[in-house]
Amino acid sequence: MSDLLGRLRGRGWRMTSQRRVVAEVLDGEHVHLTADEVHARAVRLLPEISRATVYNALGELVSLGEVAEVSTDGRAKRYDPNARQPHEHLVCSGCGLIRDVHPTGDPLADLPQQERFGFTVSGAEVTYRGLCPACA
Amino acid sequence: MSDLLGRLRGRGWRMTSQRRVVAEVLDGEHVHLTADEVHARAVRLLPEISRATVYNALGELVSLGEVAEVSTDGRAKRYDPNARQPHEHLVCSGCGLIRDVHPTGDPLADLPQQERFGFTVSGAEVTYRGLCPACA
DNA sequence: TTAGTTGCAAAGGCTTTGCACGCGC
DNA sequence: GCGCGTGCAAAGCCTTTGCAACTAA
Repeated sequence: MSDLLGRLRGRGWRMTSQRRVVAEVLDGEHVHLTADEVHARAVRLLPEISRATVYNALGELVSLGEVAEVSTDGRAKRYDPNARQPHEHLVCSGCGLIRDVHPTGDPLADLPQQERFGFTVSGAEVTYRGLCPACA
Repeated sequence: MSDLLGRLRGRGWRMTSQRRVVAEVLDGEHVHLTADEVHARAVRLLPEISRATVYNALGELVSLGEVAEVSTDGRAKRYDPNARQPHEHLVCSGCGLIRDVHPTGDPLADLPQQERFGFTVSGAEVTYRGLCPACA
């Protein structure tokens, strides 16, 4: 719980029952859900909500910087409600599960044991994002 | 050029004209092609090659560890023929272009000017990969 | 009021699959 | 010759889009 709704209202985000439900589903989640999982949970709170609306709302939360999109090699995108504080990801190559980790020190050094959550870590990768000269 | 074909033959990979052409397209490429781009270039060398076969070959090269799959947030996957030597990626948020970079020092510190290739870098992310307890 | 949001269903991009034919070893 | 690889077309998954009806401010 981090008062995502409060921040959204404060920023003048037009509030509808659908958007509120999507925000409620994300806020307080510790795992990283796919759009379809967000929809499934939203349906429990608001049975009529459509998938398209969930995609719309997620896209906007990402634009607003409140939620981060995490790509996981071919699988469906996952949404990280913890976009405001820096952290890294531990991704399961088997099922796509993602956990947040907060290593200190060199990110490419071995992940500390207590940060592995039982994972067998096979590697780390760093990606820099930005705009290339043609797109800037 | 790094004699990808030689390594593949050495590892007993069953060689067909289609597989040879896919390997030839990747070997010597400095950019990171999508499956469709690989197919387009392969067609120039072997007009009858099908998309499915290109996908098959790419999947195997990835399993063999000779090529790395690079995910780029929603877009088509790209294939990195430079899987054998460690390096990081600089991804354009606009067009998906990927460049290899070889920063020294802390990966999360700013990327050195001479490693930016004109990109406007907006951030860096680290992902650890492995198997979760349930999948191990 | 009125611009922005929703739901539906259809279309779209990328990738995988099923199956008969063909080819490397 | 055997078994794996290939091509085709169809299906699949995830996501976006077009448009009429609706609703927050």
